[in-house]
Amino acid sequence: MEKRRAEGRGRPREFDEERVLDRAMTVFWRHGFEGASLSELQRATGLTPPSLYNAFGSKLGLYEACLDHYARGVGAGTAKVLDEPEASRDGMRRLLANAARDFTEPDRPHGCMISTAALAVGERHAEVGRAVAARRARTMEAVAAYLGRAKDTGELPRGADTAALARYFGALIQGMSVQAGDGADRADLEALVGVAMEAWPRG
Amino acid sequence: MEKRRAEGRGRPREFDEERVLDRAMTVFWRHGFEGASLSELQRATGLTPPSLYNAFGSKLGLYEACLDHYARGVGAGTAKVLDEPEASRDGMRRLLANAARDFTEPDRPHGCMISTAALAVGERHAEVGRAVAARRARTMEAVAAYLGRAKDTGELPRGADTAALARYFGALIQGMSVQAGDGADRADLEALVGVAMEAWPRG
DNA sequence: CTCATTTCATAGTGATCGCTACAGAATGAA
DNA sequence: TTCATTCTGTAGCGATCACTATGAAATGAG
Repeated sequence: MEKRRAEGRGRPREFDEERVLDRAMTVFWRHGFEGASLSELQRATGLTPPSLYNAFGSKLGLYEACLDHYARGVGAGTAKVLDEPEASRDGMRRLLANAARDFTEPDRPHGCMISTAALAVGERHAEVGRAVAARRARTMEAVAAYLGRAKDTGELPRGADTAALARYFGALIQGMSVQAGDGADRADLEALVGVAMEAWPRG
Repeated sequence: MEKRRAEGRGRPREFDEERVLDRAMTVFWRHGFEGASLSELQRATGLTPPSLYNAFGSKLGLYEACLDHYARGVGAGTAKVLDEPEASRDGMRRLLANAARDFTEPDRPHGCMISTAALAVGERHAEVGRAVAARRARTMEAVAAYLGRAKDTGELPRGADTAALARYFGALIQGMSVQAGDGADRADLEALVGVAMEAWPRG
């Protein structure tokens, strides 16, 4: 899919791709795919349209590059916890507590860029909705796998419904993203997490 | 705010306002404010632009009329439960079970039209985001009041943090809306609710 | 009847949308 | 040097956006 470009040939780029992704990501994060106009992305990145299109192909291409950039950066903490071989109730609590912190960080948009993105888009942008939904599905699979490991080690009782639990924690994170966008602060979300963890099945 | 029109004078309307609101609501529900174009709203309602603008003033005016229409129709069950004077754990379970059903009803968009609407909109539509956020805030206040009554009658222990619980249940409903939009069916959401209710504080 | 009022359909408006043609500038290869 | 390649900025493409000017049609008031 990606344009293959010969090594070092031709005029070199004058912009730092990471910096551009950072700026564009923030615009998409705050305003969504449809709400972010090319002219605003131009202003934020400092790039002219031909540079943007040469580098990323289309608005959707830039958006997906930003989603990857987000997953590698902001979302790295979540992936790290979910990849831990030792799954536990405490690990899940840490996952949620991290979300409470990350979703309310100052000087950047509140909430999650993926959890609550593109939930309703125009017909001509259906592909955008599918792209982020697929990413949410992957995360929920990781949560389910994590909970499966927790069952293996006895952190969850034998009869625990890990699919239902995964959906529960997935929904919680998505709801926390909405709450953060609506003004909840870190303490609010941490209190919410305190309530939520009480649903963890007892032996 | 609303245009005052003399009783019965002038040429009578040729459309049924409720029917128009129903069609327009479905379009906004599925595609969001920005994703719903006027031309699509025209097609769905059968109205020409001047009729739409004469009746509702603007795209935002139509959107807000649709939000009210949604609250009066689909959302009436939620309001009914929250208005019950007798607040209980079982009532809250019914509220969530209703959401599990309503969010996955066939032949209409999945999820909630308000819970997860306009979370990220363009700068020029900031007012839209504020409008739906205000509605979410009102619902969460109603949940908090409900939980307060539950505390009064002993359904919740004296020390229960009703603000945190309200945020918890609010976030849950919003997360359920995301899950429904991403393909969860009624049984999936009911299983989720089963997990979630375990967080209800024990005496 | 005449007149004011309101709604109707036709046919657009200017603005912005995402995107691109073009030509010049800057590099490596031969 | 000469050429192919890649990136740059200028300028503008067609399409769609939300919205409206205009005037005819349909009513009630007087």
